[in-house]
Amino acid sequence: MASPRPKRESIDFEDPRAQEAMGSASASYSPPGAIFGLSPPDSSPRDNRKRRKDRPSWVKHTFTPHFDGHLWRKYGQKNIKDSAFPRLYYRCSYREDKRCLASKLVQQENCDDPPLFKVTYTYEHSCNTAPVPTPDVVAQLPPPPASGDSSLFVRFDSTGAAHSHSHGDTHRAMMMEQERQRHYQSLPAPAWPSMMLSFDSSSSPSHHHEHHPAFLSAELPPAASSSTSSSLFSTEAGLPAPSTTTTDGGDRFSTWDSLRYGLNDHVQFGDHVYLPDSGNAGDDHY
DNA sequence: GGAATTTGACCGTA
DNA sequence: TACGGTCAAATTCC
Repeated sequence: MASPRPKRESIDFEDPRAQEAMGSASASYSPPGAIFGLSPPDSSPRDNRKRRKDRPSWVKHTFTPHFDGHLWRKYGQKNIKDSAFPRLYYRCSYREDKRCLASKLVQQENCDDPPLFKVTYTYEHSCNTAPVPTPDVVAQLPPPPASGDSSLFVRFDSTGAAHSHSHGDTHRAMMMEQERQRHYQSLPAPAWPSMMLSFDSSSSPSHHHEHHPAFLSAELPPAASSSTSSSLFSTEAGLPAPSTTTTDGGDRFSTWDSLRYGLNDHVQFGDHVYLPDSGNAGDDHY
């Protein structure tokens, strides 16, 4: 059993589509000196891995790290030095199907109830499978802002119940998550005042705003700032691009959870820290 | 049986 | 050289 592993199959990370997907967005918020240009295909899979420093990433804090509207597959878990909690590694389920480079690291940060998680996203989704809401959530992005107005439109169904048609453990995890969230709902909203992102009533037709604390994960990847990227990446705030389709009918787990409970005290793109209520999300600050 | 997760090893980065 | 990210075989789940 101690025989050395065979050399791994090479995964073509240098697919032009992936490069295109990264394209302007990654460059727009790259740290100084970073180059996101993809290197030529390499002989070793590991060589294909971009230097960690150079990889586009952004951070968010949330209580529901598993529900951001995308389908993730866990590929690793690691205990981190000086951390009481293991770090979980996920990548997009469409990684191989659509050469999607998106991945995320989830790390619990405390033992609070609910516990807070730090989620580090790396690369945008190039799979073109934007977060797909269930019929319970209807969300849409307005047309690309012509005058800098980047208001979002989110409408909740009257029930707010999460649609459960996902498969496997995702479904189970979702049910558990819902269980937890029922608990959260009983908590007073001001429990995390600095983490609340309220919809502006003028920009949201949601009459449920007053019934459900308008917790919104402002998980906006840098590309969301691009007016041309709506079809590529609608927004990880759980807002799907209207025209985006999924390979299996889009019956993913509901983004409702992350919309409602994906609390976010800030979103950090590299050195840039975004405050959800500052109204700058979606602007071209990168 | 297929898909997802777990887990230990490998290896790049700092 | 320690740490952290990823791989992939083994295991588990459905």
